[in-house]
Amino acid sequence: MAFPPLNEQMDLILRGAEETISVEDLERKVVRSIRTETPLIIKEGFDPTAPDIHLGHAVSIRKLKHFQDLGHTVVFLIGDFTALVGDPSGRSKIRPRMTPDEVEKNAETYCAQVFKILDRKKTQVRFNSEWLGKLSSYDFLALASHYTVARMLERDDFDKRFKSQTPIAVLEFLYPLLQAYDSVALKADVELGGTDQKFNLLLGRTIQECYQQEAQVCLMMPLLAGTDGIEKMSKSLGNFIGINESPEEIYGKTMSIPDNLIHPFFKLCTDIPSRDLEKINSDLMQGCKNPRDHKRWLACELVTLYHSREAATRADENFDKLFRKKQVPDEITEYICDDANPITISRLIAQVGGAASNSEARRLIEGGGVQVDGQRVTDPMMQVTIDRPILLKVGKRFFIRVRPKD
RNA sequence: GGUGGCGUGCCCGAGUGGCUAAAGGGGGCAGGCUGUAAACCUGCUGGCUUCGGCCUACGGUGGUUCGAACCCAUCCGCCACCA
Repeated sequence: MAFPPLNEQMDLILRGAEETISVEDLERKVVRSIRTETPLIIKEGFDPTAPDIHLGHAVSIRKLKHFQDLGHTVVFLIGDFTALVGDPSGRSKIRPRMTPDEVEKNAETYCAQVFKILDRKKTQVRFNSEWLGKLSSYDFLALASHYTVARMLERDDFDKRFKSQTPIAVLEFLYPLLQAYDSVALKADVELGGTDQKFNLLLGRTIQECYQQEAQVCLMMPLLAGTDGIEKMSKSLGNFIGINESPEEIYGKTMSIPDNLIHPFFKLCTDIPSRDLEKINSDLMQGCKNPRDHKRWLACELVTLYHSREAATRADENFDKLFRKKQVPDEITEYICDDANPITISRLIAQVGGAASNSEARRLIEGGGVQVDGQRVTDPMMQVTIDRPILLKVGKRFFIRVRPKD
């Protein structure tokens, strides 16, 4: 198969990337690949501990897709070995060891989502236990002998922790080496990751050379901020937009991001032409247009990407109705109430899932967050009789229609 | 190997025998204002309840006491200093 010309490839590859080490190496590899008609091997590792993929992960996965579109070989590497051992990195939270079953299950969920972005047929899914699990202690020590403690301490977070006398587990020193060894095992030409992976990616270069391989190119993508606009997007912080979420969720969450995230989201999460990107940026800078309109556009793009154009239109209309016209959404979940009638309102809310407990429902009511048929409820002890369908609204977005059993 | 310290709610952090479901802050949720933006203001932020109360909670267990987050014993975990 023929590869696109160098310029075209470089443009696409470098688009949105934060840093490349080095562009020259990349160019050299691409040129050779074109000449020898050999695809490059592009690798990125993923931790199978949290099986939900969000827009933050998608940034680099979409970059993998770019490589794939150019005809290169993409290896989606699942770090099952590390998950099995349990990684103590970070502050103090010991990550739980996972059983092989759990890892496998997560890996499956992972793949199902990843292939919303990547082309299944063109993707190699690999597990690093395949080679790391076979490493003998002799091999392992040999690997460790290629690096020094002093150089490990160059890494920013290790350095800080060392200086502030925060503990660093020996294991944490070993992980970057194992990740680097993955690159050796795969003979990776390019490794992709977030900017926070810089050290690990660079170590891949060093270690590959120790094993007489050409050093990989490190391509770092910016970290995407979460919907709060402060922290990076992560599942544990709850500020994420999952690619498997419903059109309404994706749309709604997108609409809640702060204005300064509109441009980065467009840039890192969508495929809109760079011309449009510039236009958006200048609009936002000059303030000549309500940023909300750009946000709606962004929300539509994202829903289209992970669902469909039609779903985006629906979500958009639904949003308009709900939040601008303060009306009720088209489709409302129904709940058949077959319980004791009448029922206390707070109990009903907890039962239909509008609150986690009766007490929480009660607090919501006291805080003015509950409406029945458009009327605000003030008494948590109010008795309701379900002898006809009633519309329940809890908070900004929870709607449910409760109807009698009949 | 020795010595000392620490472990409180989602997180940080006060509390050192009853007035403590536990100060204060952060975060979160809800309401107001808006563009489901930001900023700001207000309220809420363990569970159950026949709305009288009841139950669970300050690392685990056992004890002292009318009464324990607080005192004692022991176990676990973390940290520091010395070697």
